[in-house]
Amino acid sequence: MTEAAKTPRERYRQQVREEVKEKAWQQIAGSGASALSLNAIARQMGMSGPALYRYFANRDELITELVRDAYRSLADAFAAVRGAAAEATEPGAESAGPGLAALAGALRDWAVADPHRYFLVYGTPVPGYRAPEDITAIAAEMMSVLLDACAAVPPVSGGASPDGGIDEHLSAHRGWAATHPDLPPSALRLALAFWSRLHGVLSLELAGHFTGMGLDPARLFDAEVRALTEGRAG
Amino acid sequence: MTEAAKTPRERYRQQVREEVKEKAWQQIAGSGASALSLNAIARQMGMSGPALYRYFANRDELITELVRDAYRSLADAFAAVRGAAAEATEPGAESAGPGLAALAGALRDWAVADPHRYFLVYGTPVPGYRAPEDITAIAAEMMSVLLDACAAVPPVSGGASPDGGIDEHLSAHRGWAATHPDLPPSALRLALAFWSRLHGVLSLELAGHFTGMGLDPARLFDAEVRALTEGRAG
DNA sequence: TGTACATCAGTGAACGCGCGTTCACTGATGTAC
DNA sequence: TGTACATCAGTGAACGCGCGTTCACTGATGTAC
Repeated sequence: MTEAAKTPRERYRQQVREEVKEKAWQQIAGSGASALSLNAIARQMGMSGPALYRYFANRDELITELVRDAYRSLADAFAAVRGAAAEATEPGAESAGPGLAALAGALRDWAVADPHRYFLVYGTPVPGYRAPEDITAIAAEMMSVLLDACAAVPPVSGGASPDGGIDEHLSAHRGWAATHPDLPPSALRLALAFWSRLHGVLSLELAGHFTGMGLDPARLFDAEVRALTEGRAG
Repeated sequence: MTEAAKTPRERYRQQVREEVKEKAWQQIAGSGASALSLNAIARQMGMSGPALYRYFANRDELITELVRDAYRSLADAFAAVRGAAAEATEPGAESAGPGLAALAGALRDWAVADPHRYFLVYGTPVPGYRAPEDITAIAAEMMSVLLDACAAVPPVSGGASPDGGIDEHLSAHRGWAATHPDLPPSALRLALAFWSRLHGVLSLELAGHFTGMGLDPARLFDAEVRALTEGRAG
């Protein structure tokens, strides 16, 4: 990517690192992140355990890498939605920007494609684990795409600010939306509702709390998306 | 509870079981449920590891018991809200029933009081773990209290059914609300929105996804509660 | 083009650890007559 | 009230396991002259 030419050794190193991560994901998909074992991965690759230490300093570094990749894949999905929206816009016309519904669809597709990846990022936090800075930067990148979409949504007609002082609170604490300094509190509200409501449905679905109720999680998700884009975020 | 007289031995057994669970919760609070170790608990109690097998068949049984207690404590909190509402009602008048806001407060208090307990129930599912039937019964008990509250909320004025066929879907799959066969789909929608939206805010908060954003999770939670009870569930 | 050297991937043995669980046993507590 | 027996809590040793990680080493691959 950043370097044009790579030595064969560098290429090989990267290739093996990728294969390690691939096996790690398979293991996580099977038994969750807490069961991730370097020795088991090595075994699966036909190598001895210590060999992996040529590629990762230790288990924690591998997990951090997996978390980074998980964030990256979601951010890429968001970026793809933005790209597709830009392409669909007539040249010369002002950009329509990505729609909230399209972003919601990308989020759900990403989550459902690999539930354990979802939980690695949005599930029970690993005790004592603190995400490195570049990962929070990826999260900020996603938020920026979301804020773009929220900015494009026209204010709801006759929409008064809700009670409880939430708009004042958001106006006073908008550092997380620093990429969009001109957005009104209602748009910030919309972005937060997008995150929290959709994660609400997804986490209950993927944790299996809807199974046995006979409900179709996709429809519940869809209903929340509609509520966001039509009724607005309350 | 169910039996009037207990032999001293039975009393003692129960006492030790309680102490084991207490230490287990402490351990979970510190390092999460995956790090729960029978030997460590025994050590903490000044006993040898095998002694615990007098009280729990194995590690899984202990975890199941903890999950059950966690559900139980939340269900009790809900029941307490219902009880308080009944007491506040003038005798002779029809019961006002518990308010959604009061139930929401109970849910949040319960979750914030012990985040790891919250995640044991609503977080990343343990691979291969299937909750025994009596636990799903407790969940149904909570749902029943919630449905009571939803039944008491007057329909929103001019509230048409949302698009997307969600009301039809809920009408066709209402087995989970079998305790309330007369509720309209709008009330079922409200109950589901209560669960999914509040869990959305809570899980993001407790997993630390709002830290660093400078936002006050309690206010976000409060805003969602208001949106539920005022604007209605979309 | 060939040789001398440096780099680096991977191995096998080993360390120390803690885990869940089984087993045969000791000693205290309760029960029956 | 006392004795004989059954029940049960708890112990210590042991088994087998897999883990993360370190270390000294071998052999292959790349680099410099």
